[in-house]
Order: sequence, then structure tokens, then C-alpha cells
Amino acid sequence: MNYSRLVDILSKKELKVTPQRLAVLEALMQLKTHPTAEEIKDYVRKKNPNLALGTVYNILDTFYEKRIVTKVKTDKDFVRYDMDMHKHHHIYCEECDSIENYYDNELDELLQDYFKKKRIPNFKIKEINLQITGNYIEHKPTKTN
Amino acid sequence: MNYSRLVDILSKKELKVTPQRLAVLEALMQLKTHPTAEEIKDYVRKKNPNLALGTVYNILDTFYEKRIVTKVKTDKDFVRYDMDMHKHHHIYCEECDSIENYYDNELDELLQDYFKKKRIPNFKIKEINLQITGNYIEHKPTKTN
DNA sequence: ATGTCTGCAAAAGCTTTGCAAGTAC
DNA sequence: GTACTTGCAAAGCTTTTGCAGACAT
Repeated sequence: MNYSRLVDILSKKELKVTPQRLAVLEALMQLKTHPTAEEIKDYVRKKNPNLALGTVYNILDTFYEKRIVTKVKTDKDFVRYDMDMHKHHHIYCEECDSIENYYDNELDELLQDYFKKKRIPNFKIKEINLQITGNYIEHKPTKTN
Repeated sequence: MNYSRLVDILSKKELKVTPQRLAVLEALMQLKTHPTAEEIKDYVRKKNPNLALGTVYNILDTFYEKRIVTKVKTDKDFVRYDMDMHKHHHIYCEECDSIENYYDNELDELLQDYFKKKRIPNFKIKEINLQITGNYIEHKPTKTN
């Protein structure tokens, strides 16, 4: 992982560069699974065994305020974090309880056009996010898993 | 509120008809604001002052299992409940922290057509929900509030 | 009559907070 | 040097659980 790039992200947001923050940043980039605070703590402790869960929450909160991450709520009880600040939608797989980001400019334009014509009374739309729920289809006919 | 209709809803789901359940049901129908458990408790206590918050949660949970309500998670920390089981989307107003349901068959068809053409690899879509975020526009030029 | 539901309180689980000690700048 | 961060533990909040008593059928 490109160390100086991580440092850059923090300094640009006027955050002090600490090993803990770098570690959490790296975890967020490595774990592409919209990790929970707990998962981030586990990942980070491989290298920084003393990092407290409270600190992970503090750091994530700071990142949230500085708009380095977004929070994703699911039907489960924890918040999950997402570092990707590009506009995207979410694909939830009910079976495996996974969240993946879904990018689709064509769809975004379609929606934008749609709501340009058909406005919602008295409402100014800032953002439209889709939640696509369903299941992944297994289709590995002969190969073993 | 139509008492026998409330009774009907419960019996059809094979739930015993208790005053507490009727009260929560009524609250859900009256409060069209996607209430929290706390708000439901407050509403219900006007008529049933002894109803415990724990009971409200128990009842809501039973309703959730029987698919009488859905749970809605927001950026805030509590779950909000919605009795409307028709397909709908959500309009979040950031300023006033309100959630309203949004129904739009035309939009639903548009999305269905779109994903019929452009599939998501290996994924079977079950449901698509929009989260429309923005703000209500005040436009009461002369009237007082 | 009996299986289910309520009320209350206590517990659980995720997240936040407080403060002393440590660290980045 | 100083203001910000960390670590740890304790507190906070919503939600769940356990159990005795009450109630619907």
C-alpha cells in the first residue's frame, strides 16, 4: 500500500498523521467489504496490537466528519464504513449479507432525466441512491469450490 | 379508527388480540411519520398509560416477523417503523429529518425495464428501493406559520 | 385450562465519552 | 511547547431477554 498516498489523504484534510490513522485508512482500503468497526479493529491489530476499539471509533468518526468515509446502515445492528466517495449505489445480497458498490452513469442520467420531468412537489432532490436487494447466483457447474 | 379492521389484521396473522397490540397498531396507522419505538410508546400511553417500552419493542418485533411492519434505518440511531407494505421508495428531508413514502409506478417500470436490459452479473434482483435525499422547499410567501 | 402475552427490570451490544498519558507538528 | 490523539474503562443508548403474573381463546 502506497504509504505516502495515505499520508497525503490525511494531511489534505488537516489531520495529524498518526500510525493508528494510517492503519485504519489502510484497513479501509484493503477491506473492500464495507467493514464494521469491529472488523477494522481486527485487521488493524495484526500490525498494531494495542489499538483500542474506542480509538477505531474515534478515528472513523473523525474520518466521517472530514468526509473520508461514509456510513452505511443495514438491517443488522452495526454501522459499516465505506471509503469510496464517488457516487454509487448499493447491492445487498440477502444470502451472504454482503454489500457491494454499484456504479452506473447511464442509470444516474436516466434517473436525473426522469426527475427533471417529474418533480416531487416542494422537494429539492440532492441525491438519489438505489438499494438493490437480491441474491448472487451460483453458477459454477463443474468446478469445485 | 376502525376497530374491527385492526382486529382483523391481527387475527389473520394468527396473533392474539390484546389491547396493547391494538394500541400499537393504531399508533402505527395514526403516526404516518415512520415513528420510532419511543414515539409509538408515547402515543400509546395516552390511552394505555402502563404500557412498557419493552412491550412496544416485543410487539413491534412480532409485527416485523409477521410482516405487518418494516424497519427503516436512517443515519440516526434508532429504527423507525413503517406499516405500509406496498412497494415504495423513501424521501428523506435532511433539514427536518423526516421520511415520507414515495409511490411511483412509472418509475418502477422504468427501473424494471432498465435492469431487464442491463443485468448485474451473477445477481438476481429481488427489489429496488430508492432513497431520495434532499430538502423541502418553503414557499409560503405571505401566510404565517 | 393453557399457551401466549405483558410488565418490569436487568442485561446485552454497539458506540460515545472522559481523562490521563503520549505524540505530531 | 502545545494542541491534538490515543488507550482504557466507564457510561450511554437503543434494543433484547427473562420471568412471574395476567390474559385471550
